[in-house]
Amino acid sequence: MSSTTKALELLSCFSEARPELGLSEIRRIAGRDKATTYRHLQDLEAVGFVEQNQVTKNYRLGPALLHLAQVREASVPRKAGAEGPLAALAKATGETAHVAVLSDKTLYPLLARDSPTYAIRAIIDLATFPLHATSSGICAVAFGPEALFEQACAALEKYTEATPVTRAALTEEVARARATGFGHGLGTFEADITSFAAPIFDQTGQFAATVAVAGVASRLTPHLEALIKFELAGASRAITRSWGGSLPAAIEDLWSDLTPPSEIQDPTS
Amino acid sequence: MSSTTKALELLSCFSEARPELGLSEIRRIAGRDKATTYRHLQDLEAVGFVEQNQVTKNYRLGPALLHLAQVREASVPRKAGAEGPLAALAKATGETAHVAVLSDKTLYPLLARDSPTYAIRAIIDLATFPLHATSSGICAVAFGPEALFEQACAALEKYTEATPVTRAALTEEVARARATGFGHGLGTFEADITSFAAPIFDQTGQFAATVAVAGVASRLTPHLEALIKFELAGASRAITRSWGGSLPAAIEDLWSDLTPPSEIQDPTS
DNA sequence: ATGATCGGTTCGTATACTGAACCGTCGTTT
DNA sequence: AAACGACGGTTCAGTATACGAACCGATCAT
Repeated sequence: MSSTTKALELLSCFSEARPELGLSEIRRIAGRDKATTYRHLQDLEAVGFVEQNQVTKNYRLGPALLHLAQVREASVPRKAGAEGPLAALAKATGETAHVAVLSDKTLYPLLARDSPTYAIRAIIDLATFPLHATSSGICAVAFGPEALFEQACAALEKYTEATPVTRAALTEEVARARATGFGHGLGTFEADITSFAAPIFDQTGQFAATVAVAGVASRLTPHLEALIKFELAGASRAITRSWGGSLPAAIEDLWSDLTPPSEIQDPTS
Repeated sequence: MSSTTKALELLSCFSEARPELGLSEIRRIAGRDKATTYRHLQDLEAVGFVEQNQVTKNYRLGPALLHLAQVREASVPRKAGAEGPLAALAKATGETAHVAVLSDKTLYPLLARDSPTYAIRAIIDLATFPLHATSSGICAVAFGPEALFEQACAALEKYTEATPVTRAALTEEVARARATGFGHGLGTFEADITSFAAPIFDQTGQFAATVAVAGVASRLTPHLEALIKFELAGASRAITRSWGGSLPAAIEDLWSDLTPPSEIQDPTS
């Protein structure tokens, strides 16, 4: 691993839950030498990727990121096109919805919309999505490039008792996703969280991203599952269209028998 | 210079005007060896800071930036607070308005709002602002930390005939800013572009950013200058308040005699 | 065919990165 | 108030790692 990637990995220590960190905290989280971590932070500060709180000496993400993100979004305007469908998805299902995009062999969060209904809800606060342990990851392995399967097998970290940690278990999850058109996870990344994910395709016809709904497992009823799948399919179609792509016929076939569940149970009630 | 900063500097090759670049173009812009540039780009791709167009093999900024920018904005919500006043500023003056934030010794663009009135207008498409050649830079040197003066003197690049390239010339510009409360540049960065900048202060009482208006020099009348200064002062007060800061009394004194110019000439007409 | 340019690769050299140990400061504890 | 531990930051010898000239195969215009 190059020193550059090591330095840049420090950035993923920061999250909305932990926006400011001291040198020692960062060193501890990253599991690296203090002097090295310090120099890396200096490098990152020199280019505006982190900045220091002058009072506490803590580090936080820097302003250069905002400009770069703006340039990225201006050249590949994905966030803007996903916002509407994602908000509709969160509203319709009552649970947290999010979109994750694939770049090379990694799944990055693009946008999240917290559950508008529940105080106890899934929160998406990750720098990258593990391929084997999240519904989005399974969905990416199932519908994305072949190489993702090996990539997923290379890091079968066990997050919970339900995490698939063998090739066989992962193969089974992927097969189920290909059979249903949805990635699914039940407590595979965090206990008590269940999620469903649908693939999104871009203008090149390639798999580009996933849209997913994550909720508290105890709230999941057959009715809600049907609702989520129906809404996910709609969100996937909308975002795919907005990004200039179209869904493969194979996917549309899998989803063709989805129907809006009857209103026997309103998730907002 | 560390290899990390060298790699990260490649990111500033990208702009809204040049969102996708080939390896050779990047190498040429950055003035570096091809093999080194290639490896740096590999490193950046590994962490999602750039990604490759699979068809053209060109590079563009990657999706990881979006997530990091979101975390940054969530922890230091500056963009959101500056948006309203900036839009109002652009509307009132008819020219392009922007905000640049200081981190350490560098001025980074935060937000820009193109002229809503003119087809021929200033476009802010920079990765960082030169301290000596822009109104925002002069403003930062005048009202920011002492060290910025030396920082500015260390890179007196000559962009146009009007760029101040000596300590004496820079000192004079800074003195003028301190006397008026505004940084000013007339063709110092780009010929035919004139701009005014006002300082913004954050909750710690420190200079934090500048808000500026940039327009085509030939349109600048005494009336428009008075209008810009009046509106800039208002925008600076609004953003400073939104960031939890307050303007030093010395600045308010300098600005106390600004009055809204009479409507003898509507810039939108 | 030829040559120019592209993205990407190789390999020996030497530069710049590493991490154990150290420093001064600050806030607690005793 | 002395001792302590944790903090951010610094030093330096040793070596891991980054560098760039030269090279490769593909593509395209001449």
